[in-house]
Amino acid sequence: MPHCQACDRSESATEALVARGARLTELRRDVLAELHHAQKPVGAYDLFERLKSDGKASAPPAVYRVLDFLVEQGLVHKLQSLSAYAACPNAVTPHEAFFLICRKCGSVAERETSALAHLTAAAEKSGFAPEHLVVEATGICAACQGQPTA
Amino acid sequence: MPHCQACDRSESATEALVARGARLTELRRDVLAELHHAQKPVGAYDLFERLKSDGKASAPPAVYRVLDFLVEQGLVHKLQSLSAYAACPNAVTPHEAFFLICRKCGSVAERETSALAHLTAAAEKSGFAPEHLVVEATGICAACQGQPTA
DNA sequence: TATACATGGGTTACATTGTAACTTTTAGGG
DNA sequence: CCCTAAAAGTTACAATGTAACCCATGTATA
Repeated sequence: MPHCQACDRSESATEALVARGARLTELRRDVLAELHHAQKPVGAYDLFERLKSDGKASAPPAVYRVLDFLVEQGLVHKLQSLSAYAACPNAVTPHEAFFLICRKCGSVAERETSALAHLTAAAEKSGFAPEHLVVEATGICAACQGQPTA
Repeated sequence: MPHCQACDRSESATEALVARGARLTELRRDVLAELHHAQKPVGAYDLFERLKSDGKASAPPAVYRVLDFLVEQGLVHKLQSLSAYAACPNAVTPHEAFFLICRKCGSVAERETSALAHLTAAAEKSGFAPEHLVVEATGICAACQGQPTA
């Protein structure tokens, strides 16, 4: 049985979730697994179609509810620049991150950086109380640079 | 004649624009002025309705085209977290910024911070070539803190 | 002047993304 | 077993964004 990294990640994320006392339903597990296997951000409707063709989802609201839940739990991020959702590869707990979105291959990388703390600090210095950060860069990833237009 | 700051800002922004050789049309001027007067982010359709009721716009595509143009020119920012557009109060040239979005009063403040440069540097360190940054914080602004729920 | 061309806007029709509101199902706790 | 709360099903729709095509206007050029 060929060891699947995406499954592993999905599973360990769900374990962290139940350890926290949150409820893990079949649909939630399916959505998370689908996102982990995609390796890329997936739109809500795209996700919905994939699940539906496997008889796993009924209608958009169900998918959106699950996505909202998974985002709250920090297992999935919403990429505002793409209106799409991506599983966090190492999610254990909610966290902010810096996303690098390649407009050529569509891949997304997640970075931790002290700049996020600086942003929070800068906001607070003005008396603003930040609750959520959206930090995304669009550009060309290392692998796609120097590639033919392919 | 009561000096209007929004008009002033809108006008000086358009001056910078024509100085650069870009074409300033009536619709573009109207859209920009509307955004400056709003003082807050405005959704594309909201904007469209306002313009239409003044006989200044015909249909959504026209508004979106103008918004795209103004964003390219750096006179307007799109706030991804809100799907809305805001005039940059001091726009002369395209630039990135950090936006503080109050979820209570809907106001938006724009900050310059070295954290933006750090983000770019962090991206480049991984070999990623960033072309555009989206950096937004959602939370509660100074004025709204300690306010009754009003 | 006539003509070709480029840019911006008008118009129609539609695609995509997201939700409100209500009902039904499901899983646990008493 | 019954009650309850949370999740999912269901319908219908709202909000956001765009493709494609045509027309108007201004400008450069023969």
